[in-house]
Amino acid sequence: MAEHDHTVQDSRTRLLEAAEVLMRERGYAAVTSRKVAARAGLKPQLVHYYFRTMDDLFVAVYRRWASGLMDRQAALLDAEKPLHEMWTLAKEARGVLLSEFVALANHRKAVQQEFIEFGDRYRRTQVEIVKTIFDRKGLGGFPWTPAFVAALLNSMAGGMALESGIGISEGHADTQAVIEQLLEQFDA
Amino acid sequence: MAEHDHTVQDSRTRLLEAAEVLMRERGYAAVTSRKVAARAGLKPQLVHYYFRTMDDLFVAVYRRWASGLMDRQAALLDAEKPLHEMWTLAKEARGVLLSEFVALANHRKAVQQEFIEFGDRYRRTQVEIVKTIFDRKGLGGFPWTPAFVAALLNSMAGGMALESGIGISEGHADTQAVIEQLLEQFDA
DNA sequence: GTCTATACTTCGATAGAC
DNA sequence: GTCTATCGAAGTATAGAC
Repeated sequence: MAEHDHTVQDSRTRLLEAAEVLMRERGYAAVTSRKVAARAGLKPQLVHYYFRTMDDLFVAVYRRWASGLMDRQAALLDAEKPLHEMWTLAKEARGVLLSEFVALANHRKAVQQEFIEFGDRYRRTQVEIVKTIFDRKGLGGFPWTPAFVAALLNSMAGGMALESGIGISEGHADTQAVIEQLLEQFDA
Repeated sequence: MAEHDHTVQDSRTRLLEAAEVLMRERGYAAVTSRKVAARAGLKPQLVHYYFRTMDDLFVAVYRRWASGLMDRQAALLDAEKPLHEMWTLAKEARGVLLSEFVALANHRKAVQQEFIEFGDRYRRTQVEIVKTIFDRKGLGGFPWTPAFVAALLNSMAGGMALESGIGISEGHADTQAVIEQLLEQFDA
């Protein structure tokens, strides 16, 4: 049993999770100190106690999410089919939450800074992973560069996820097939 | 000279433009009746007079933007290099404003409905255009389908535009080169 | 760390005169 | 079509007791 109640998590974590859920379900504009606290079963003032401003809260939510993504990416090289996993991860990463962070980053300096920093680091790591696969499989003579392959996977996954989310599916089956075929060359 | 002052545009148009500018510069959360009116040099009540709710305003702004996009796409077939133009258009379409509409569409039913309807129509038209190019150039034996080519152009343009906006450029030069090479086969 | 209380701002939307 | 006036709700953030 925990000390006071709250069973498993401390208040800070509860607030972070509540904020993320709200962002996903109702958009960043719905992330207010009152709503976050209500969803966490706490008082609104605690939001300011733990994060001071709402910007600080957004940054904390973003870091938490980005950190999980980075961990999953780091585990890619140990998978049986690393690039297939990378493709899957890219599709999963591009959900509603990322859309919200993109919009947020467009207008909030603090979020934008985190966003740029992480995005850059993430992409570099990703290219390194593709390079490693290239070397492993001896694909030095492959016409496409690792940087392009990484960009291709991310962009196509992003495009498909975006469109799927709003109900467009034209060309997706074709895309999935072409990508699969490409990935086979690496992961076979 | 116009009737009262307002020189060129009527109030409705002024409000629409003000809302779009605000959305681009400060995000959809900054689009309030008061701020929109202030930027348009009008009273906040006029926003409700012309659009009743803020949702109606968002839908109107979206329609206006989408309509312009559709017009540009329709003119593509008459261009000297249609697919190059399609690539350029796709990149331009993916700016801050679209990010905001995506986020909005995730959580506002009225916007979502417009978004889906237009997106689907836009994509269908686009695929038709690519098909027409295929036929013109006699590329019936080309390994990729028109649907995939359309999805590829949109996704890659979207990915690059998104990343450029936040300062990531790794792999972009490669991507641009590969796409150019592909487009040459159609537009040559 | 959590509470009560509160100051101050801004929001969407409407009623009714002109 | 535009104005004045206004309601009630919701927002961020802080001060100070416990």
